[in-house]
Amino acid sequence: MDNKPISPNLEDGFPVSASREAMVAVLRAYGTLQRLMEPYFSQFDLTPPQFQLMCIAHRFGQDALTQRRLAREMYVSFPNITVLLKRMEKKGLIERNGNPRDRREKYVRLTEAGEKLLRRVWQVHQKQMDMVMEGLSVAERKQMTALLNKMTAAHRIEGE
Amino acid sequence: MDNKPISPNLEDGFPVSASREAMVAVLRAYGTLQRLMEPYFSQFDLTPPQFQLMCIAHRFGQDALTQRRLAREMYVSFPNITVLLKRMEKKGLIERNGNPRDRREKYVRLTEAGEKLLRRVWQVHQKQMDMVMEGLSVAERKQMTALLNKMTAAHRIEGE
DNA sequence: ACTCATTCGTTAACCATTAAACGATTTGAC
DNA sequence: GTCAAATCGTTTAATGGTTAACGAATGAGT
Repeated sequence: MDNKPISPNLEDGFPVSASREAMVAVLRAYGTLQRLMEPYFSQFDLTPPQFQLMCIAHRFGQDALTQRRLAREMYVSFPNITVLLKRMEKKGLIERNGNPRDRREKYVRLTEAGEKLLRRVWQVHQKQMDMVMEGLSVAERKQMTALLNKMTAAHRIEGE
Repeated sequence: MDNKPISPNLEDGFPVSASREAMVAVLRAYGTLQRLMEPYFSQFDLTPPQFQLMCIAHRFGQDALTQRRLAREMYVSFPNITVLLKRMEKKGLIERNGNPRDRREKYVRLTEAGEKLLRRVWQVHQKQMDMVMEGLSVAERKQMTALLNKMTAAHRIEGE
């Protein structure tokens, strides 16, 4: 990426509606987030999904966290988890222990190194997220959150 | 993806702020969009980026559209365009013609088949986008668009 | 005219993602 | 008890994305 982006142009002869503008806005916001977060995470030799995975593993702590469950928590397909974990295991951030009572399952846990790195990231993570959202007041952030979640909720699949 | 997602849990012991909730909301909204649009586009043997590329090529029409320019329009890296175009050329949707006055450049244009497919998609595309946004009223869609764009604008790079 | 920096497109290597097929294990119907 | 179905993790092939390095063509300074 070695050049400047250009504002998205909707004047292509196809109809412009509130739905279309909203959709384009979501896509652009996501792209902006990605562009801001990736260099930030790479400073810790992490990627956004790897960080997300570590947060979830941290939340489960010593509780049983199968790879299946992890995939559902991350809204991600099951095969994806395999390669993600493989890389993170190689880096020593997580460990997989087989469940002796059901030898199909493997439990995922943060290693001590993983916990340590996660704490280190969180020391500056709040500041980074505030920077990403700096264009909006706190009230506006909450308003945007509510609208996005309302949009998402309409397509929610049952089962929490 | 063969199981149900679970609502994202922010109770992981790390601070929850308006910024963090907003960021998670954007990520979830994007994921929802992806999940809704991919099967829709695959019905036309297209992917979201391929459709986006076709819309841009359509907008340029017979005007000069280099691969460089296309990458900037799509907010995407230059090498990415190469492989994207290669696949679409194989499908006969676009064509690349060398510029005889500057033999480094190649101009991208929709083929007749590409134009035809694009018109076919657009016949139902508006309805699809309205479905994605059905959880929000028109006023709410506009409000969300404005907030997202305000957030994005704070990180805008100069040069349009 | 020559050289050297710049620009354009490509290739290679990597990461993240998906669907589909597969092997191993557990479970349940009979 | 046995065998078929469901479940868990993995592998493979495809797509889309990145950065880094490269070759070819252009252009500008001297």
